[in-house]
Amino acid sequence: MSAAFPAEPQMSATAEEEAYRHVQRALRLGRYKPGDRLIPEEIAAEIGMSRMPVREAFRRLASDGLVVLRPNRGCVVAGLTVDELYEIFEIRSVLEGLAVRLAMPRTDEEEFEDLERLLERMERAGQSGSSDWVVRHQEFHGRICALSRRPKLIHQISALHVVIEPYMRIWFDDCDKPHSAREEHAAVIAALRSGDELHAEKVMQDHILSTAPMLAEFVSPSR
Amino acid sequence: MSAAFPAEPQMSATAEEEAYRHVQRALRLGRYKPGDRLIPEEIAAEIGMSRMPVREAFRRLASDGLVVLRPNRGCVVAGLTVDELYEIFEIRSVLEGLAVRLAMPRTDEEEFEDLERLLERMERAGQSGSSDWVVRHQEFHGRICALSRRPKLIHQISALHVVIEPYMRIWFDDCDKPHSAREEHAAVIAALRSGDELHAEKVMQDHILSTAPMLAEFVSPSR
DNA sequence: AAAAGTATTTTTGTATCCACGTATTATCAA
DNA sequence: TTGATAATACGTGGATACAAAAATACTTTT
Repeated sequence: MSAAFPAEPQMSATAEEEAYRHVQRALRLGRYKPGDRLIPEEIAAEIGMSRMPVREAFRRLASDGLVVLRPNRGCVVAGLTVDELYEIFEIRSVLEGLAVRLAMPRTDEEEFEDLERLLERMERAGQSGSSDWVVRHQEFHGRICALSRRPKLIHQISALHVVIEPYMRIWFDDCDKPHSAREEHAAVIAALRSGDELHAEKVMQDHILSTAPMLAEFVSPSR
Repeated sequence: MSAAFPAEPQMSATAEEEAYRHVQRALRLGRYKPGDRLIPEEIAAEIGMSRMPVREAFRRLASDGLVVLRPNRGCVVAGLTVDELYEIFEIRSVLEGLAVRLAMPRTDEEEFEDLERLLERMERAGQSGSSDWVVRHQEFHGRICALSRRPKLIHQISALHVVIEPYMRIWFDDCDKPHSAREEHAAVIAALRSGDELHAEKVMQDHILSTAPMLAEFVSPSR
């Protein structure tokens, strides 16, 4: 459904799980802005539960880097500085580089065509101006990661995508460069097709690092 | 003090923080074995607090991959399969590879000597049979990571070291190969000295990947 | 002995209460 | 008017008691 990365099995809803998903979704969609305070009672009331599971969810969200939890000062939405954004893209580059490298032996012609279909859907979403583009884009990267068959790797990359999703959304809204993106992603598929693992790794790394500066333009250098 | 990685500022002790550190430390030292159940009330009694902060700490520990939290079935200590161990070393290899690459421009002769002193202390600890060796080893890797000046990268690598620490300990206890390790780490310093970023990255990757199979021998193929 | 139903224990979540730290506002002096 | 200080309101962190749901253990019956 909403998750581009199929990392979490997402069955059986404990209250804490529900709170975690609820707030994470709101954060991904940019409903809360960096610096906003999250009051446990308010959120608990929104979903109809008590404060405790919400506070437990806060711990996980803090662990994910989505919020900051300061003693006696509550829970505030985390914002990324330009430096932090670059850092995340550096980490993504090596992690997703590893993912393609590991994905290659497991990838056949059928998969290539699947990826190309995903790319088309991504471009269509981009042309229609739908912010679905961000979800499709995540789906593309998520698909390749999934091919690596490395659960922990997939999980880590997924977590990073969640953190940058709000910034991807404002980036997409303010500027539409979906077709330059299209070329880059097509290059990734081509590299995968080439059968050269190290080359594919390099292409993925370059692709990810090249998008960082564009995204950084839309993040204010303050805070 | 105990943390080889200087990631967490570790001031101001909220109850949850205390519980988190307490259990994490116990897990790192291998006081609990994989599969052991952690009962919130027992741990709460140990440190003299109520169950609530302990449960919150569990969420973070689960997020770190140290415990598994299954709905209605409580908290059990996570164990690593051989596959998972290999996966963590794959991730470490690219992450710490990135770290050395980024560390290089910031590293001067003084640092090289610091690292060599660390290496000596590591070897001395290894020869005396002290399991301090594991801590020193973490310190060595942690120092290089710190030189990268990337907080999130340092944090992620640190988290992985915490997960594998219990296995490093049993590995060290059962077999003493501290001097083959010495050579490898000296090679890392030499690569750093060379000034060739990509070469240093590769050396670090190879070093980490080479230790995985040795460690894996000491992990029983069952969970 | 196997199956079904019952009881007990454990986990999970709720509700309520209090102490303490933080932030805001109000008051007062320069 | 401005700046410093005191009073106050608020939210967080934590404790405790309680209720409900699920899992496990234990009967009892056939």
